[in-house]
Amino acid sequence: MSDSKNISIKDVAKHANVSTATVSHVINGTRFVSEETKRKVHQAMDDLNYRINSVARSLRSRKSHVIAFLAPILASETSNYFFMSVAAGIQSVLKQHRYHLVLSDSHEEEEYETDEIRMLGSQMIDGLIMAPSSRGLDYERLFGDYPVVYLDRVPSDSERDCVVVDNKTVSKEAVQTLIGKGHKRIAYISGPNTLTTTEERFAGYLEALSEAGLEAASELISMGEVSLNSGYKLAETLMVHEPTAIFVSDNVMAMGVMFYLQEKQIHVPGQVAVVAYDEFQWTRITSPPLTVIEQPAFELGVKAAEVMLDRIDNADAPVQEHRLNAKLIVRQSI
Amino acid sequence: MSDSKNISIKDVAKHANVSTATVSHVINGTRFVSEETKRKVHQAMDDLNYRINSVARSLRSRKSHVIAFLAPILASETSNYFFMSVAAGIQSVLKQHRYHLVLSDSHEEEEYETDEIRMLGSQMIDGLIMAPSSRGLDYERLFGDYPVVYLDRVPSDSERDCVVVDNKTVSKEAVQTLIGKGHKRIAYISGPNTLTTTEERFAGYLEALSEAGLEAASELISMGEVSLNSGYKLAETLMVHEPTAIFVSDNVMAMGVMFYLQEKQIHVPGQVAVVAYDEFQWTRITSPPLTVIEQPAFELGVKAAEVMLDRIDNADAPVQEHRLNAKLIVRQSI
DNA sequence: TAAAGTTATGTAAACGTTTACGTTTATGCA
DNA sequence: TGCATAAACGTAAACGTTTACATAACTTTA
Repeated sequence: MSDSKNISIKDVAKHANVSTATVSHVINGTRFVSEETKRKVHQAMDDLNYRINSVARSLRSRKSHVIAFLAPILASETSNYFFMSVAAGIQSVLKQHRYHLVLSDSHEEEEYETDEIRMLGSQMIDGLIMAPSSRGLDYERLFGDYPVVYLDRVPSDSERDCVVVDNKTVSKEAVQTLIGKGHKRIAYISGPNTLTTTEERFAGYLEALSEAGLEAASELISMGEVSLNSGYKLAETLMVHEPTAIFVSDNVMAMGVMFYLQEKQIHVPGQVAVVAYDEFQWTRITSPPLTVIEQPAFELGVKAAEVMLDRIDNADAPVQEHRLNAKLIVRQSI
Repeated sequence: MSDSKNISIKDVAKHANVSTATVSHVINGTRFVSEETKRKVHQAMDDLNYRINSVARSLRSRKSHVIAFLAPILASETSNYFFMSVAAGIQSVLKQHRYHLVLSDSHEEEEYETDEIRMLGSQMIDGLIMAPSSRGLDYERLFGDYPVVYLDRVPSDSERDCVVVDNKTVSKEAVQTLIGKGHKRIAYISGPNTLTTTEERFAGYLEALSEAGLEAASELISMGEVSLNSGYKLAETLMVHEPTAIFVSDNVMAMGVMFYLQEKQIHVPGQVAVVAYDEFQWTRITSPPLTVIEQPAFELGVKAAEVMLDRIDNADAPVQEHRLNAKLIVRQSI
């Protein structure tokens, strides 16, 4: 069943009466080989059931064809499906270029994150796409000699390619829509304001209010841990101050908010309107269906992967920043 | 910023006045080295900012410390969060053993799947954990010389380790619970009956019915594509035949079912009771909260990873089959 | 017909580790 | 003292590719 000895390019060469160079060139199509010889080589490869050793190839060619994606993606509790969609986008383009994707979970914690970066080492990946969990950390110190593309979030002093979402514009639009419907007491729920994304969303919220001549009431603004429970709790404490609308800047927290409102039989949008971040299938089956901000998650991944491949091909090209637009999907919750 | 030349173990050795062997042994702790020498080596590594080349290591040691997980996990449309939880479980144990996880998506299609297996090659991974999309395919032909652990599903003639869920027992229990509540017309919705899982679930359904002396009405049994839309459609056509309860054997389809019931204002459980597969956060915030079957997804991943690591250590150990129990969580939807 | 290309392939040195052996020096024991 | 053993480390051959350089056999050219 399994050949005890691994058969290599040498065995193939011998079996086909050619040199290893020729075999290699046949495999990679990297120089002209006569049809006749090609045939012999392919025959030999079939006969011996040859499989290329990509590790040896990587060592010699200094390319692993592996891209790592580091984000808070797998943690089971706070499962943020957003990054899974991103991963799907990344994979879709990597696959076309015969690259592999290795997933690392940062748990949204600096320690896990640095640990993962260290584990990735230097030569095992050709590039790193990451959603940094912190803005302040000196990531550069940790990176190996591979290109890095920041996704969704960007550390403060980054000189790297990045692809992000235009959070401010869409958040502003969402809040303006609420204002347009007559809401004046619009609450804001989000995770800790430590990420660029969160900050931008908040900025959009504030700007919409101020442009409408409304004041941002501090008792209507609450930030906490990103989790269903936390969303539940924050909704609970917020409702005491009688908002007529809630803007939730995170989809996991949004579940918590909806959980609370439903449990307490608070009518949406009658008693309180809700608009939340992220369009996922579940947002369509709450009652009522949620008004959401749809981030181009898949496209974010696609773009990041493309930028990464560009960067690999051309290390000296100017740094790119891509800002993708998000979309407000209005449903019955407002 | 970036050293033009990659510094290797040789450079470290020279700088520390020792041999490459000693450096290697210091790094890996694989033979005794005096404290003094260790210090020198560490010093040199720091001075030169040495980073190990894991590719070279893999080539020589014939171990990549990479495990691949192949499942329908990333496809954006039919996002089945189940496998993401599994992946989280896998990762949690791999991480402890300093293994990496590469994710491959099978799209639940044979072609994608075989393509991915081919791409993984032979030497780049130390093992493959997979949820096969088909029962009939001759996977053995595709595999390289690494151990394989089947997860969640098993091809018909497998002689490999596997870790699966006891679907039949829990499905039976769920249907029995419905019967206990007086239901006699219990509909069944699922994906195509081509997977071992689906088959077991169906078997449980049938057995519960027959043991209760109920007949399985064919108009109440419908199988279709696994998607939200499909769930919606199937619910629609099923409702014509006036079931008093619906058993949905897939969480994505369950969303579709709930979507339909809610849109048509069909009261749950008043007009129809619902029990569905998979406990995810969203099942708690539908109205009413869903009664679900909670599969030990994370634990499935954990177990699979453990089995894999065991297998890597001991290729000749007897094949293991692990069958984990699922749990019925009763909520207001029945 | 000799020189100069061309065409198709071969040779062998990397890539950066790990590891089976060897070697040196110090120590114990009779 | 002489020899065996132990303690600490060194030498160099793999691992399986890729690829710069070389070469042999033909063609063309003048």
